[in-house]
Amino acid sequence: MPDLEAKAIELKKTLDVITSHFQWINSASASGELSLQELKIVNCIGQRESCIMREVSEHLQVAVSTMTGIIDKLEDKGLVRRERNDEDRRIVRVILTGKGRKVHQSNVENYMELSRRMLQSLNESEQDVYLEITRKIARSAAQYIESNSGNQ
Amino acid sequence: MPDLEAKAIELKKTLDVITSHFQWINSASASGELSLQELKIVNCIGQRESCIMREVSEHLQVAVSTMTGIIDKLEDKGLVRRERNDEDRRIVRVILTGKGRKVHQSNVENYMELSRRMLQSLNESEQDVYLEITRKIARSAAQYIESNSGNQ
DNA sequence: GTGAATAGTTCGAAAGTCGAACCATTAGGA
DNA sequence: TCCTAATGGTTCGACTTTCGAACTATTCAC
Repeated sequence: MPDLEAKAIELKKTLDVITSHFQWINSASASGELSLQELKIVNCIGQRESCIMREVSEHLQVAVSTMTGIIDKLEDKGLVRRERNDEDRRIVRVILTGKGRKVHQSNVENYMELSRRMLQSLNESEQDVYLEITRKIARSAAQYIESNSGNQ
Repeated sequence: MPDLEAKAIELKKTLDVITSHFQWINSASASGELSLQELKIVNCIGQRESCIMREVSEHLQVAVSTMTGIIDKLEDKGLVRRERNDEDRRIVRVILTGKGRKVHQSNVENYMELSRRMLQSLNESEQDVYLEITRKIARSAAQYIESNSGNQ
């Protein structure tokens, strides 16, 4: 398989193009009252209904102490609220407020529009094949990272 | 096409997984003497052999005045050097040094390893189909962003 | 119970970012 | 040919973001 190398290069490049478009969506959604980082946090929480601080900080690859400050600000802006867990009173759950959900939803809608456009450039069977293969690829990427994240 | 919506959701999610792995590669490569931003700059220059300041700043979506500082630091670390253009003496080209090229190469190699792994989870015809479709999708995403970037 | 581990917060220092003012150079007319 | 406008970078000061270390509160484990 001599051209695996060439394919790998192209794959990386093309995925770069796609993700840069998703990033563009993010910066467009964030423009105005939210910073990009704040938007990412709203998304992270929105995807999971609620999050504990450590989860958000891991997802964003940021120190927990940094999170405290950002969540403070998001609380001031009325997008999230903190809630102490009653079972384990060390834990703080961060939850989107109505306003926060609205911001998240509108960002998701922007994403969705892009995703739809991308899929619409394919016929139905191509869509299915593409999703199936993408799933496979994501799995094998996860395995690779998993097996390497020990000796970072 | 009632389930285009469901497919779009899955597509977005799966692409997220993949890109988060690529991001992980970046932070792993940067760990130590380089910040993530600095690594991105090295990559940006490495991809093009050389860059003028404005190009890098546009690519990283950062003010040119910010670039000056980062490039200063990269110069101190011996990864890049500045070179005035003789034709147009306003222009500064930023070029990777040998050390800078090494850093870039090692990062590229990390990317490639992940790309290869992902492709290896597919048989040869799947690889070709996947690349073909990904290309299509990237094109249509570019069109969509293009047509929307005016009224941001 | 006591000591270790875990979840968050606070605090000060360091790094990163921006816009405005600036210098140097080039381009484009009267 | 000047004179002005535009372009490419840098410098500077203010502001924001980020981090790690020290700390509090709570839970776990023996």
